[in-house]
Amino acid sequence: MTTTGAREDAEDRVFAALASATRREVLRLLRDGGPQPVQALAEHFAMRRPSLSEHLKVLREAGLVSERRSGRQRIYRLEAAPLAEVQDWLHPYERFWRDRLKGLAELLDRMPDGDRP
Amino acid sequence: MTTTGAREDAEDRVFAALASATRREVLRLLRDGGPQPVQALAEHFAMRRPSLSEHLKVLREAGLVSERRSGRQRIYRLEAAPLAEVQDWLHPYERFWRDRLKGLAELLDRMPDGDRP
DNA sequence: AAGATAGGTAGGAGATTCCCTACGGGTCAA
DNA sequence: TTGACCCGTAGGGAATCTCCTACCTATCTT
Repeated sequence: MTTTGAREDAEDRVFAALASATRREVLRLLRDGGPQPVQALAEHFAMRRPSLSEHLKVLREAGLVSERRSGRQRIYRLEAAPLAEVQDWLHPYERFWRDRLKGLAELLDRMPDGDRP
Repeated sequence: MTTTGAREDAEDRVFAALASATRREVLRLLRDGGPQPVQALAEHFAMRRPSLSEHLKVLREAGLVSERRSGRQRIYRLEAAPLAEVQDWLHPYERFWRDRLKGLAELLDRMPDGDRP
């Protein structure tokens, strides 16, 4: 329907990837520990390695990690660019939580909507 | 297990709520159109109203919207505070996409990991 | 060449998600 | 009070998610 279909698909994959605590933890491990093979990542989870592989696949398809082969290992690295897009998505909401802290919320509330019954 | 269990549950609910394009669109409608009754929101979706009600419930339980009753209507309003927490979550990743733009990525890559085979 | 190691894919079970059609509880108008 | 309207919940079906146990390929070691 929309002309931005491909972009929205990418956005959807990123948000869906972030919806799992396991996958967010993988991103944190790669952020704090640098690029790592699967084995090193797997030590932090109470889950079999094939399951972790599937999580890595979801992260890969969202563009949040990349893979480099090194011998029989595959080194995963954080790719933060899609997170920059999440921040962009967040930006138009920023004034809403800032306004609320300043107590201006009620003023904005009455503008588009009617008064209370 | 962890002492931050309750916090993580909240974080999980927020990310899970954002994982649906429909729910993100609801947030956008409330952001751009101000507080609205369910009926007004429903006009924008090709979905029956009970289904939208369930999406609103997910958003409510994530703290992303609040409900005010006005006669037989329920006015939903955007609550952006959880999105501020998403921004906080995003913050430690920020230097990764900034570094990458400056071409420093390879330098950081070789620091925690070994050289290539 | 044979065995061990790293890690992916296949296929399936159980839980969860997302939509639907009914239906019920309030609220307003006649 | 009766009926129309707003919106939530109940229950169910199809699809998807998330984990598992095999099993496979590729690489390194001996």
